[in-house]
Amino acid sequence: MVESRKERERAERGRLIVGAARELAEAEGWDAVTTRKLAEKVEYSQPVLYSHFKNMDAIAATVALEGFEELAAVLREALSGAASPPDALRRIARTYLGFAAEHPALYDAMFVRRTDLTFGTNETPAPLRAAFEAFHQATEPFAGAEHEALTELFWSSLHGLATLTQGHRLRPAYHEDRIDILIDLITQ
Amino acid sequence: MVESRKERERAERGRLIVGAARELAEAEGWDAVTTRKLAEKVEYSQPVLYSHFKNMDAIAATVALEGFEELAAVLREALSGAASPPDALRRIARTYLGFAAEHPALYDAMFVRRTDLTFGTNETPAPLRAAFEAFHQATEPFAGAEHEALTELFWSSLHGLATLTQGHRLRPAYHEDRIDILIDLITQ
DNA sequence: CTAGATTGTCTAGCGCTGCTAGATTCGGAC
DNA sequence: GTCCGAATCTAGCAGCGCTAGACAATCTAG
Repeated sequence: MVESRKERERAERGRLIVGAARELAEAEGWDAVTTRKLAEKVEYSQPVLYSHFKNMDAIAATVALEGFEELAAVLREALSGAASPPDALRRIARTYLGFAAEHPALYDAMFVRRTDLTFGTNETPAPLRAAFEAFHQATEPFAGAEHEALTELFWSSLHGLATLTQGHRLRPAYHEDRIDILIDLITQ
Repeated sequence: MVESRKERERAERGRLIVGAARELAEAEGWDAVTTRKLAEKVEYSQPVLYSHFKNMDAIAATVALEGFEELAAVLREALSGAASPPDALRRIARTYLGFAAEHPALYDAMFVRRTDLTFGTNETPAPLRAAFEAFHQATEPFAGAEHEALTELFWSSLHGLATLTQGHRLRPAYHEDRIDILIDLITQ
């Protein structure tokens, strides 16, 4: 079964490329992630990248997908340790903002850079739906008829906080207060 | 006074460049705004752009500044026509989201693209402070001690809604609901 | 063990980008 | 009309995403 060995090595190299892209993006931002640097980092020539991915955007999309999986995991964990519905909401908020702050480039790939990943439809990737599901679960005790809309609003608020914080457009001194107020508003 | 005429013509050409950049960005997105297309549009060679602006980012920053002025104006107008504090809040929200939806590229330059414009400090440009002041005023009746934090949270929420909507990451069907819930939460 | 086919990889290059040095043309002063 | 300085252009650099075609390594068949 020579084919399966080749297959494995090929898949391994694919992961190597995605890992290199993520590392480079996290270290120097997505602008610094070029096909030439990436090729050098994995010690192959540029065309090899295109035998694994359609183009540069597809590489970033794969990094994003990896991010969705990790986000879904930490959100699930945050939920599982919650003592009460308000605590769950607070944990989700802190975990989400923590994730965005710790992996700014990854967050960029997931939610800011233009991608062709679809949201809120049937074709939405499973990890992304799983992450949304955590939000959905956390808001449930505080939602009336408009549960879906509240979930999207909660997520949007956190996304706004995450991106504006990342762009140094909010005063760091009020960081905790902003979270507290958001939670208080939803939990009454 | 030949000099003053030259000065005027020069300033006029500067505005021409900024206008062309904005037009092109709004029509085809910022990726399509290149020095060559811009030069062709204003019927001068590329180096002329650099006698007006340090680089491409400076042009986008000037477009953004123009946007802040317009945003501040429409927000002030929204406030002036409000019948009650909750109505003021609702008008601000609708106006802000309307502005973002109508001028997506402009909004991008103002709040999404990396710029060296400073936020929330003394060096923050006046139009930007004016826009924030409208938010500040609208939230005032509903704020306790943490008025500043609530203002930033309200803005962040709208920013999150604006960007995620633009990226087709929220379900259009819930658009109105999301706004209603946000206003209800803040106004109790 | 060799010959031929297939697969994998690389070199080289296209058209684009932001930006700039140096040549050239233009406008006003004498 | 001549000169000079300022305004403007031509031409080019290095780097970008992406790809065609050359080449090398590997597997298969005899």
